[in-house]
Amino acid sequence: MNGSNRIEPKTLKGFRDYLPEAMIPREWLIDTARRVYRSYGFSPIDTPALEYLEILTGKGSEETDKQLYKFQDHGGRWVGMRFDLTVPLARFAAQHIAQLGTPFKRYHIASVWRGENTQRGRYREFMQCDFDTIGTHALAADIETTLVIHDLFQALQIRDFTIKVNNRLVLTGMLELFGLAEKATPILRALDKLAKIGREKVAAEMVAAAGATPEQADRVLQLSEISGTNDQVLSQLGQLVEGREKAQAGVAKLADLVSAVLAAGIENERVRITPSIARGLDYYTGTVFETFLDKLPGIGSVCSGGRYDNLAGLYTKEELPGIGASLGLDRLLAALEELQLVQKVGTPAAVFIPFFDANRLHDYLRLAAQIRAVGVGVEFYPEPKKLGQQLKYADRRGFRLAVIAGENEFAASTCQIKDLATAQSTTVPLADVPKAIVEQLQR
RNA sequence: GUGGUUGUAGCUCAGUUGGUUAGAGCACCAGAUUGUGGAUCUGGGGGUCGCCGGUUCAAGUCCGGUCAGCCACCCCA
Repeated sequence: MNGSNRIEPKTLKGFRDYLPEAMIPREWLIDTARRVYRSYGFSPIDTPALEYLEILTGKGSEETDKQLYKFQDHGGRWVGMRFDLTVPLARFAAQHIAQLGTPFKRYHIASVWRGENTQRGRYREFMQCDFDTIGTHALAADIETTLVIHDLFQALQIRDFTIKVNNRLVLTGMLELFGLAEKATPILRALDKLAKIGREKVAAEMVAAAGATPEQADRVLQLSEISGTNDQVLSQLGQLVEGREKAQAGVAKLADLVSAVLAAGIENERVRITPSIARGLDYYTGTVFETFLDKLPGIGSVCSGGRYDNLAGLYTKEELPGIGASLGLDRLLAALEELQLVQKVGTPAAVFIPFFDANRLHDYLRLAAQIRAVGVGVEFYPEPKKLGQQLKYADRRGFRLAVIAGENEFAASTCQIKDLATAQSTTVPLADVPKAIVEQLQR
């Protein structure tokens, strides 16, 4: 119209840019998860963002099919973007497990895509931080998974969290007793919403969507409403499952898991047996987890997972049992922000060096290098602007220290180290700068 | 995908029943202050009112569509 053919800069619905203030805590979270996973011997893997469509739709519920980004590539192949990290893991395991051997422990931190409608904290591109142990039925893996979740939140400096744990065997065993075995999936999906929508609505959904009778729904809800300390829950469950082999096995596993986790040093009641935890996904067959922040229960589970008997059945005859969990990165980040546990900074470096004396470029560069050599990040301002402006820049970005040296300081072979939060500065000999900075930052 | 709701400067918003050159605060840039930031004062830059179309002498304001955000359903991380 007016001759302007500039393209409007914008991001796709459900896709986001991350500015430094958002990306710095994000990377911190990812780094922390990575460190904890690695400390238990989980190894990193990655897989392609695109897979053959048939790989992704293999076990396709209609719901995931609807959310799947799919298209034909330039060679006419039908391809899709991964919508979680579990399906790629299944394909990966089927393809490579012979070389890797079992048990195989991996972590996978990567973006996934779902073309569903957006909402706060729910996007079309988001990141998952999964870890899984595959190729073993041993309860020790379930126990270790619990410990990893615990250590993860500990490392994130979150104090008030609860890992709720249950075992699908208890639920499915009892559903058999109630005559609901074939309706297990919709029943459990309804049960999964108990905390969110309440007893009445769950019962209604069990009747409407799963075809249970009101009496059956009531029995399931009674089971799920058992609460108390772990010992109390275990003893009540124990009575209820009397004579039901499968459910009994589930209760026994819960008891073993809790006692092992206590023996490993986790605080009592940090892990709570919660019979209502079901998880919507139908591939879980044993232990299931959900992790809640005590101060923000409304936000939902921030780390969930469970045990499955046969991960890769679609792709291989080999039976691969496993257990794992996934950290909900975006949800947790939103929670941390709400709890004010992330501080907003616009720089990853701690030290700022203003370009003060236009003739001393080489000296500044050398000074910066010496500070970096002791492991401290340094940003050097590129233009010899007025000092006040440079300090204003440093202040806004959130640097902790400024190392200021001009003509006078260089003449005396010294410089000022200024704490930008307190405005106090000290003069130190140039040769001692790296050491002095490390000391100041440790305070 | 369905329903509801919102959309004016980088951010938060104002803008009378449609009526001239669309405002404020914060932020940004410059100066007051040619070696010391977060305060103050002065000046400055920045908007085709999300986009497209319609009604009208006249549209930021009314209507339709579209895109995007938020909320609910669905499902989940």
